[in-house]
Amino acid sequence: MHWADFRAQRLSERDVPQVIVSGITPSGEFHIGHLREILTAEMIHRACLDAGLDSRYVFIVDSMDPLRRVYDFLSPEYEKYIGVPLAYIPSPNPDGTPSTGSVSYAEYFLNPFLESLREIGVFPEIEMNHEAYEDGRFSEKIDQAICNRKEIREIIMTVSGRELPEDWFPYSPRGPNGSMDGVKVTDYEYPFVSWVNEDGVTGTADIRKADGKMPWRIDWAARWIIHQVTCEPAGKDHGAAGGSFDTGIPICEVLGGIPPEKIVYEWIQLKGMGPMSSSSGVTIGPMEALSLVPPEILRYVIARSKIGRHIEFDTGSALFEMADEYERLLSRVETGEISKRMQTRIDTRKGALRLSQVVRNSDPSDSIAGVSFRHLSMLAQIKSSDEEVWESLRNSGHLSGNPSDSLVVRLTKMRNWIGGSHFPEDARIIIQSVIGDDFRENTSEEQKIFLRRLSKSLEDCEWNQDSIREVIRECTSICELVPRDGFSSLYWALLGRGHGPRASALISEMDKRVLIDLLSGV
RNA sequence: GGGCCUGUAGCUUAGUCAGGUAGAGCACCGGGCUUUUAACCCGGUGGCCGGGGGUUCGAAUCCCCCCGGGCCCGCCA
Repeated sequence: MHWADFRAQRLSERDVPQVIVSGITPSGEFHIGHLREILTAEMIHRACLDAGLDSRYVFIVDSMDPLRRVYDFLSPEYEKYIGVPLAYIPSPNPDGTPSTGSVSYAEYFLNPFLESLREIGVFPEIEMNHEAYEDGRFSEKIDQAICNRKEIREIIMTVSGRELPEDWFPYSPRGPNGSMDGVKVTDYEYPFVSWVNEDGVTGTADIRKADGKMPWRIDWAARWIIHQVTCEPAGKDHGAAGGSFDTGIPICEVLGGIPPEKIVYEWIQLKGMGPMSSSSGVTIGPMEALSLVPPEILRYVIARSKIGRHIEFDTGSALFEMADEYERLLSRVETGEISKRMQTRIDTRKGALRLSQVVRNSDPSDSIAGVSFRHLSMLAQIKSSDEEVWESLRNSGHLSGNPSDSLVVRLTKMRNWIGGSHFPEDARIIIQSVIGDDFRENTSEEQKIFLRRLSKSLEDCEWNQDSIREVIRECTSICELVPRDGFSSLYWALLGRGHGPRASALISEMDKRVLIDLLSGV
């Protein structure tokens, strides 16, 4: 059984409408890791729907979270916004200075992410957390938290092992400049929290408005109640012993709610490749990933891995295997005796495939391209026009008639991939400029004779695939070479390796003069 | 110091919750395809399941210990 289906089954034991939630702080550029947060929850949501449960999927944007520090991409002017909720500070300009527009910092980073989500078929209900504060939806829980602050303080100290000051308060009011930093609570009388800041300025915060917020551990527990959350998978940072999940559960109970079951997912790690390496600090964003990878494959990356396992996101050669694995699963038919374990595996993979579809309940077979990534990458490199790629696929029997939409999309993304830095070098077709040492080490005298003859014959050859193929065939035959050896030597000369894509196609894409010059070096 | 995840063929892994002779894919090797040598089809090699102990008729699976790898643990998310 797939993990999402397993989760749905567990959730069905609680006979209430399911509210599956993700929460992310829009403090900067979203990255591929956030997709796991989103997709883990969204797939559980879909699994619930598939199991006939009443379910909603809500993305709570932590727009009430304060700016913590001036990040590298921000100008020093942001200093004055530290401690101010992200919903109330201006978005940065490209140069890092605060903009004067109406788009908030939170929205600025959120919006492009939402666009990516649409592309992978995720349509959450968006809940801006600051609006819940503005609307007073938190007020009852804030009041309760304040009234039970001794108990909550005790929970946090016991569970997390952290020491909290005697005058700890479960609500951080915002001071005169909108920041929560350096503001101390002096008194509380519903609905007003009195405060004093570092300069001795005093004021009151109305808990029915966004005049302040609860610290994260309480905020999280409270929102479970406010939104009737039944499931919220959290990153491993929340999952550590004494982490916010462990304190959230009892705090939620103190506030009169039933907490969701603890679900913790592992991080996605970036596998460095070429100039993009984790050490250089370059991350890959969802948009960038989507320009290279078809959306269903991106979903599959998440769906195929168990929640508790690291995922290495690799835009290099592993992507070939990932994509081809996806295709294989669809065409594979298990035969023979099927053991219990095999059945488990088959069911799990079927689930992964089902949940990888961009459009829920669509037939996975509609998303297959019918050709491997590797083969397509080769054609995309040697054929400059898309039509020639389709033609080649028709000739090879991969395609009949016109290409499917998914295949067209795939070729587009393939061209992006090849054109960018993430494409694996060993899959790149590089025509040699001169005959290299590799060639000499791997070819016999007979093969060299063959190539000289071929070079000569090609001089008068009509420059199309069929003619070129015919010439190669003739030459191998005349030289009494096994075709295999003939081709092999040709690849060593052209590519510096012993094998390659269909030689006639490759050569027809080359300039005749360049080719003959190259072969003259044999 | 506390905790979480993880260790299964060269590589990526399934199977661990509900114990019953270890399944894949990639790579590799061999064969076929007499116009597709990174296409396609068929077959094959390869695992004392990290190590040790225990429970059991039987352990990759349950329990204990050890070793290796990844990660989290002020505030804040």
